[in-house]
Amino acid sequence: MQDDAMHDDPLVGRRASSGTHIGFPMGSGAGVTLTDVARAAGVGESTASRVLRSHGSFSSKTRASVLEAAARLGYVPNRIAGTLASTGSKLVGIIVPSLANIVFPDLLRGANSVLGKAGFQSVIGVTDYDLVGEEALISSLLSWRPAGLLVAGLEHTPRADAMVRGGGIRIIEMLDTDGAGIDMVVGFSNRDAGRAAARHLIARGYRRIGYVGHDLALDLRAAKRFEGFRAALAEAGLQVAGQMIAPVPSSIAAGRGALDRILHETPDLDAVYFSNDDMAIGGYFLCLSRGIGIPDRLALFGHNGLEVARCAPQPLSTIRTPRVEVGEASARLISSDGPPSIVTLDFELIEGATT
Amino acid sequence: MQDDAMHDDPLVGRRASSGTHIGFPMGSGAGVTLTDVARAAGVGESTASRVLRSHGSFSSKTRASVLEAAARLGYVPNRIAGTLASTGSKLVGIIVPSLANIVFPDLLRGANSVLGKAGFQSVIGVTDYDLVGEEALISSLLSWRPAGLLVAGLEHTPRADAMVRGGGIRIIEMLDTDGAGIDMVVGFSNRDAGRAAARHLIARGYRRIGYVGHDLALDLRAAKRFEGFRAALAEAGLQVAGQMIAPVPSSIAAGRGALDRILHETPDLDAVYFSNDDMAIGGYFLCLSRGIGIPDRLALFGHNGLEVARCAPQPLSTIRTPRVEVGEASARLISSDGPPSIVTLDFELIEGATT
DNA sequence: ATGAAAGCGCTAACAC
DNA sequence: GTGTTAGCGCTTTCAT
Repeated sequence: MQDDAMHDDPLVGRRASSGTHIGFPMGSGAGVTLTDVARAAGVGESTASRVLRSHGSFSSKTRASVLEAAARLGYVPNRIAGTLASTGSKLVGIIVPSLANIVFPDLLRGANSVLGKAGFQSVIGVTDYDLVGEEALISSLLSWRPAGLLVAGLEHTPRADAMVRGGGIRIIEMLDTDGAGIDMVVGFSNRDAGRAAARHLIARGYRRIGYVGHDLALDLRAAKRFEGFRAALAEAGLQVAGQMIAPVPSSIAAGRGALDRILHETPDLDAVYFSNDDMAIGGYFLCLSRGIGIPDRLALFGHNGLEVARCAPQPLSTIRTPRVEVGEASARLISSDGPPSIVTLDFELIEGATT
Repeated sequence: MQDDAMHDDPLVGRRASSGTHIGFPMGSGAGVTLTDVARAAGVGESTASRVLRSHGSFSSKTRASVLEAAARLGYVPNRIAGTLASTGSKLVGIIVPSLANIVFPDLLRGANSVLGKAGFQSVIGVTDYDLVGEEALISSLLSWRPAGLLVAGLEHTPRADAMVRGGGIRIIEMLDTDGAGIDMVVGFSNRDAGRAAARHLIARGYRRIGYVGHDLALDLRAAKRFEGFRAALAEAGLQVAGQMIAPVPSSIAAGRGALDRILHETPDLDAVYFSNDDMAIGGYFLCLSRGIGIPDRLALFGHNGLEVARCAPQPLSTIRTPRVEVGEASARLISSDGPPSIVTLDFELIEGATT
């Protein structure tokens, strides 16, 4: 009956709006259907559809009138209907644990830029580092029948794992290659990053090396780095000379506080490995405040290669992770039809001035 | 014909998958329709639908069998179809200019947390500070028939403006109250923030005040702050004693470089107002490197109240903006049915140690 | 080159 | 309390 009401004047509809704006069809946009456009152009629905999607064949004359009608009516295609009628959607789900750490916006940025160019829309989900929350998000995202799913990390609940496997879509796990993936995996080995950090400190001559981290039960990748770190120390006959783990998400304040505490407990450390750059910058700020000489009295090593770490008066020694690149590469795989595979992108150790 | 094929055994279908995983229905998830569930439960489609949405009435016995069937078949509802059949969708579009500056992830975070709790999914769009790109994104997002649109900023192309007005949905413009909104507006006055910064510096006794900013043609809100800043200086009979605008997006490196240059050109500045905290932290790092005494030789003032600014050895004097809160408040308005309105959230001037 | 018609999977009256 | 029946707006054979 909506149709009936609109047959006479398809331009009248929906909005009570006073039509204040100019230069654009009145009562426009939503509400105008392909049927309206077809009728206004004097062609059939399917023809209008073909023209609007530049798919199939039609005369240039038909083309012109359809386009004109669409523009005049302010037609906005309904992708919900389009998706339902055709096969797959142009929605891609992206699941990250947090948005508070710039690492994940970086990942999103990389993914979104590539996806956007390919005509996909990103639907995001934030788990707050909770695997059960992730499961709920996956279920919810799957109900939008996305073309694929990008998710940070390899660890999932059994149900989440089963769901995505049953979804019949491409699933890309990001930022971690230490473990088994479901379908595609794009990232790097956090374990290796931890090892690289340890080897660097050892090579530089440090021996009383401590660790300052944040909640490892939540941040599984930080835990893997720490694991690799300890392994490399052990290979050199060393062990962690002290550790301090703040039971909170990583932050500059947490890093600052944790370094303060570990230096009380273990004053003779000569170097500290931080769970990431946020924590490390906090440590760096503490040293500046306290007048603790870097790197002579204490060396600092981080992880991620954030801008703030690179631009500090003494650039932080750290490992640059290819976050944006991981996002980009992952997004590209959405349209791939190849077999499951693993893409490893290299991290880069930055020898700053803090070691 | 799909239906026909599945009548006999609804569990067989779609996926060629070898069914490697265990503890979950085989050939599951996508592909199983409500019809399948209804049939398996021995009830009608609409009854199954009611049960699954806990809407309408049904016996607890029916409820049990439907739920059992859904679980057994691994049914994942198809929201695309659901949305098309019902009225509005549970998708909300969020448009931000960038993800490279933590300010926008903060905004997203606030919005997404509230949206998620209300059963909405966030579909994001990144404009790269390009209004034409924004227009394209709006058009694209609108085609998903979202329940509403959250967009940073008040400035849009005429077409974009017309489109959202014609969309018949709630539209919330965020982070700026200096100008006319389309529907709802949630934010604060950047002009006032600039004025507050200027007044603070003046009250502290600074007179040779410079400005270090980033590309103002793109960042319209930074431009408004600068405008308010100059106005307040003028009211005190002062004017900007020098300015340096890096023709790039804001960053720590840009702030550092720009301060370096302005100090060459105008060595006798006694204070600098930065377009935001990223730029200001860059300036702060330069001063640390050069041994420029803060605030005696040079005072620094930023904008945003980022964690890095608050945790620095000398906490940066800045203005804390309620980014997360703006996101939260905006998200809450999506479901509102009130008239267009403006919500102003206060910013807070932080008197740090750099002024 | 174009149109008619049959759905896509679900929700929402409306009967029973 | 439950089933039947229309669509939602579009894409897609299949004729013509």
